Amino acid sequence: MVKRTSFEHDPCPVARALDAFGDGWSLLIIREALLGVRRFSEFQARLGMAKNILASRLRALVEHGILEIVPASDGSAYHAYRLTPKGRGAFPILVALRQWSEEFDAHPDEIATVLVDRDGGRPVRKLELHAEDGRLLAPGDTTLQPRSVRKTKKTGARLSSH
Amino acid sequence: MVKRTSFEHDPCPVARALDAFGDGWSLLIIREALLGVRRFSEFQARLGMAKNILASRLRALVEHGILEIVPASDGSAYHAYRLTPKGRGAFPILVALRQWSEEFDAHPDEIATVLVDRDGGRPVRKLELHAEDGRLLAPGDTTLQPRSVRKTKKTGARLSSH
DNA sequence: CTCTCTAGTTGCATGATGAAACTAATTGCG
DNA sequence: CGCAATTAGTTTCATCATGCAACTAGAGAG
Repeated sequence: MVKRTSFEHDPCPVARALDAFGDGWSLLIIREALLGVRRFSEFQARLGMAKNILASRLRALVEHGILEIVPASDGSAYHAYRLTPKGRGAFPILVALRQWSEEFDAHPDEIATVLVDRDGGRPVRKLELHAEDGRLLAPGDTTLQPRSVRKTKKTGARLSSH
Repeated sequence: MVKRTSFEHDPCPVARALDAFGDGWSLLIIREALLGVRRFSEFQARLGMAKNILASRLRALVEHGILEIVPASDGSAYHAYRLTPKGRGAFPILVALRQWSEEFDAHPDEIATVLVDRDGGRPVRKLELHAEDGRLLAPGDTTLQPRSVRKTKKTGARLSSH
């Protein structure tokens, strides 16, 4: 096999997600779709990407159930690409990427936009990870456990140890 | 230019982040690093990737300031790759990817691990996005605003409209 | 009916990826 | 010490993906 390795049946959920949009363009297409873009030509114009690549990415995203093809809302005979719930579910991934850049980029002054609370216009907080009981968790407070094991005596590998 | 387009100077922070790990392997390397992996051979064995690709990814991650080369902790003459704070900051991205798979994957039974609260062993909650005043925000409650504009009368483009 | 726009496809050059073989320095071991 | 095995890569080569430009079929506009 010389093909780009597929993570479709990898046991790690991170790898499985990367199988859907682990390339440079898919998440940007989803970003535009979240902003309301639905037509081929508009994706192409806004992202400035080659049309053949766009066509193949759109096809892949439809196959993955992230986009769906619907008749154009303006009544024309053309169709449009609309996000499915699965596609809209990628929103936190985009926020996480955005916040990582905002925090660590070498030239944050080059970043053009801020994600704000629509009602009030103030920047949002950083994404938070909470325990079931509501405590705020840092990376080191979490552990990976085998799925089948429901409740054992904390034998998982520690994250970001040392 | 026929090279893979670089987003290094793109105004969108999502694109800038993808410039660092918008390929299939980088985030998996960071995942392993978060689990404590530091040596070339261990990355190679656990990820099962070609050694030349691993070498080039590690080089790129070091250049991006996500990993740093340090003397091996066991006193040997070899060196190790350690996450920088910038690299550890990618943790929420990995969590977002994981939770997206957990929620939308077609075969969730194939997912091997669960992210749990280390102290208690219960699965963590979903990542939450809050407004500055603490309100929980859904995707549609947010807007993108030009960075320079601090406080105007809500003219940003709505996210996930329609 | 013609002209333009939309949404692609096709062809070609080049870069990235993957498998396997090779190398050089470093350990481990008897 | 001497030699085999490990570690951390590099090199080579085949194949795949990406990018650009040119082309095309169908729809809409006038």
